[in-house]
Amino acid sequence: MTIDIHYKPLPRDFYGQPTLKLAQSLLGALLVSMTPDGSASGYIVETEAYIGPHDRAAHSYNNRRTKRTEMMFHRAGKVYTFVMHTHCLVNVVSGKLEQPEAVLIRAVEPYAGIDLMCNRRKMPFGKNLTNGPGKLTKALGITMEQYGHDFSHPPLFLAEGIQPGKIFSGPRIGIGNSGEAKEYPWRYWIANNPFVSK
DNA sequence: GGTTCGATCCTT
DNA sequence: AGGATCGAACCG
Repeated sequence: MTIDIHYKPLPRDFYGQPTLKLAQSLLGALLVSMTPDGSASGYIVETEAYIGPHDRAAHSYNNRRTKRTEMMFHRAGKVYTFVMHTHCLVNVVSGKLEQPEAVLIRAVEPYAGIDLMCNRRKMPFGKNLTNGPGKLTKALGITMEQYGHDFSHPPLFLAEGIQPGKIFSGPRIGIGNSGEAKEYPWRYWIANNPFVSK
């Protein structure tokens, strides 16, 4: 498996940023997925930070360490995938070792391999192709097989992308029963980008 | 081994 | 606004 010449994988120390900063730095980065069916990629346009153990909305709240959350305790840059309502969602592990933090990738803007993405999603090109965390994983062919992989190299990696322009932030989505954490403005998105989920 | 519940998506 | 749908977590 080789890396296309124009992809510049992000350096390892990129992932060492504090989680809230990483969630913003990820905006504009290129998420690249290579599978036997082909390669596809998209610019990240929306993220959410989860900072266990004090974040009630995080799977790792109260240092909950299970088969599912185990990867959140590993080193920054690892792939944390989990299944939600039949959809696979993908996170970038962040924070220091043994500190269970991660950034959820909520939406991307398709860049390459668009035909492949349309085939996987069984729909024509449009914002609905990748404007949600479960949609983009299906479009890019990301599954639980990537759990524990490292974003620094193929077949699933992050590469230098575009400058995001203006960044907005606000409360996270779909975390109703998490008390005060519900209002933390830990969701970030590129202003006016049509592929943002809401 | 049964029960509960989503970091969602899609269609009214 | 509501149903689909299924694995993980939790409780026993």
